[in-house]
Amino acid sequence: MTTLSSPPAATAESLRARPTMRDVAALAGVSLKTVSRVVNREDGVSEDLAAKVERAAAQLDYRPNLTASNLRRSDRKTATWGLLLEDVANPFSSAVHRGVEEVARELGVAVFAASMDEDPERERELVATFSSRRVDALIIAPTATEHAYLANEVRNGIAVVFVDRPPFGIDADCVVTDNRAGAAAGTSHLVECGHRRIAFVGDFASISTANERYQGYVDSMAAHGVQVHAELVLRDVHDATQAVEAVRSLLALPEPPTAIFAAQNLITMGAVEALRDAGAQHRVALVGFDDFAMANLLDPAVTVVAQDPRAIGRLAATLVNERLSSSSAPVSVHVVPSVLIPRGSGEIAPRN
Amino acid sequence: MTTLSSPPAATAESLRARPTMRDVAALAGVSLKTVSRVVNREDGVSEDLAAKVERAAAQLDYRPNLTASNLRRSDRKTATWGLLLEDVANPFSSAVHRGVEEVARELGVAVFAASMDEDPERERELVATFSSRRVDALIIAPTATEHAYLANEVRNGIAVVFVDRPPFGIDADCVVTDNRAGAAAGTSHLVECGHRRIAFVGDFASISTANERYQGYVDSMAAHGVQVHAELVLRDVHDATQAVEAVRSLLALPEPPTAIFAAQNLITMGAVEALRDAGAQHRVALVGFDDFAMANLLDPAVTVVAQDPRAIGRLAATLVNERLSSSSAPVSVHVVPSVLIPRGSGEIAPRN
DNA sequence: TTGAAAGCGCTAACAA
DNA sequence: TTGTTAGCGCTTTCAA
Repeated sequence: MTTLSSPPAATAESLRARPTMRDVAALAGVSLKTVSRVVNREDGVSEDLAAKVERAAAQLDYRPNLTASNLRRSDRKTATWGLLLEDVANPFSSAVHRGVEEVARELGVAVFAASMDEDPERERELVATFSSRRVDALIIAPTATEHAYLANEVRNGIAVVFVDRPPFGIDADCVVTDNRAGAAAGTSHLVECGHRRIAFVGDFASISTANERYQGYVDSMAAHGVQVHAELVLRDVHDATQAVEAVRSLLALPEPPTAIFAAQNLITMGAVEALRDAGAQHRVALVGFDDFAMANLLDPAVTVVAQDPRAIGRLAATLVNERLSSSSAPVSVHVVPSVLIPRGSGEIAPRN
Repeated sequence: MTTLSSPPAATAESLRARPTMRDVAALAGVSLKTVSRVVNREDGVSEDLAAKVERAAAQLDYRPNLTASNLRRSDRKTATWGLLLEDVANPFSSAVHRGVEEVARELGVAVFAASMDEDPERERELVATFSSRRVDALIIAPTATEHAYLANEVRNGIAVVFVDRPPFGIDADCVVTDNRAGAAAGTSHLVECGHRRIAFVGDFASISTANERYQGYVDSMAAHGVQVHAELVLRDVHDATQAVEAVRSLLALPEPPTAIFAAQNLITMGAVEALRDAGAQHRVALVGFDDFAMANLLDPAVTVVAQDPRAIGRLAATLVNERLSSSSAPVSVHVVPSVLIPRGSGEIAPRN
């Protein structure tokens, strides 16, 4: 890493106190309250004085202090939300973030975003610090499995909306994908292509969405009268590396599967790698849950059950806004549909 | 979308005012100042009173009001930063975000993140609202091409650090990738594989990094004594769709290129698609600038010049922290190296 | 070790 | 239309 330096930009002036309404009032020769009126665009100020105030404010680089304003205002709204994600850099999380932001932007709301990295302790810490910063709302893609602790925040008037996974131990608005139906649709797609030995590779059984997807797989198999072979079901597979191993072991079975349902995007990616390494990518069918970048450019292109994380984020933000305007509305659970996108890997027929 | 409702969770109790230090003090039977001492872990409070205060605070679900605390405190630090990104959902931006967050977390700093979507107007609005919210620092991946307007904020004591692209019209700390050297390395790699007709497909010439990468390409060609053919240079290509078109047109030339340097990740993805559609992916070499997910699983796997956006974020956050502790330190420009990752597509030799 | 009083920058309530 | 006064929840300062 190279570093180039130049003389300091900061001057003595940079140490002066930030200008306040008082300073603007003094410079404009009006009262504090008049400045407040101009800054907040209240009417009842003569054009004359308003212009003077504007000029003084510009001259001083004045920026209203929103935190002070909030402290005094009766509505007590900070126009700030906290967003708790699995990892801001993960494609699913960041798409949710984007959706939330789009709605927040229109409302003039600023969003604190943070990553929990599957650490329930971290979730609670973040809730506490955001609460201390007086956010109006929390949008949580939960890591913890127990959310009774949030009752305090709700009592304190913070709107809480869950995304991706439902809460436990508290009744709150929630936006989730139709995991069970989506997984069933993906599995059915494979059955309809003629497959009977269909493997399931999924995430930790402790994760509610992973469970739902497993149930969807079982539902579909039962509905079609296809047997679930215990040796073809691998759960507790969490990342791409583990998925490579898992799929490798499936392919090494005396009677390997002719198709694989991968219940999570990292697992799908691992499956792609393992199938390719084994030269089986055109022989063993693959359907993944959750879409991912470049899925359409792989060979074969990967068939997926796609979620719509951006829509989830938008909807969650909309619910927050409604909850803030009518805190007594009934709590609701919203299910965003998933979509099967056939691209090639899921349409491979079984060999005889 | 399905919606299920249940009876309201909010009760009359949810409308009560949030407890304050006064309330805790009253319940604990001590003065306001004693509560303040306990909350802030100042010493000089007897264990007896401290315990009483803790109990009262817990009983009331008390959360200290950080905004009120900040208003009164002499250091005037809010422990809040604003992060202005191209798009929070874009992989480069979100990796920078992650890097910033890792450092911020250790410092107990909360981060506002927002997307500018290449809109300079939006950049200025965000700076203004974050300034009003009294952030201590701004980390900006700039969209605007003129940043003199930020002088106000710097004078107001806000630390400003730029990432990805340098600022214009203001002297500020900055963290960038070695775009020129990286592009030269990628181009040289192709020359060394025997290519002479090497196309360049790049982003808007108005974007400084796009220009640098173009310069790197030119540098390398000149250094090797290889001619740059004007018809093989396509600039102002901004997204994947345009890149598909661009590469298609290159392949349709009477004398098509034997290799392509794609100067941006979306362009690389478009190039992959266009090459595959033309069945040319194993015949025309490809090197892309900026890594992307699944690049290693494509066929052929894609050779890239990888940036390290997470390291950029971490470094920017570190600079912010240094700037906040010594505002008069010299301004510095940091260049984070890129790395060539050969994976297959860049090692295809030209046909005779 | 504990507490009373003042005031951070702003808005609510009221007065002129 | 304009201004005055009090006080939001907290920390600073100073006194007991």
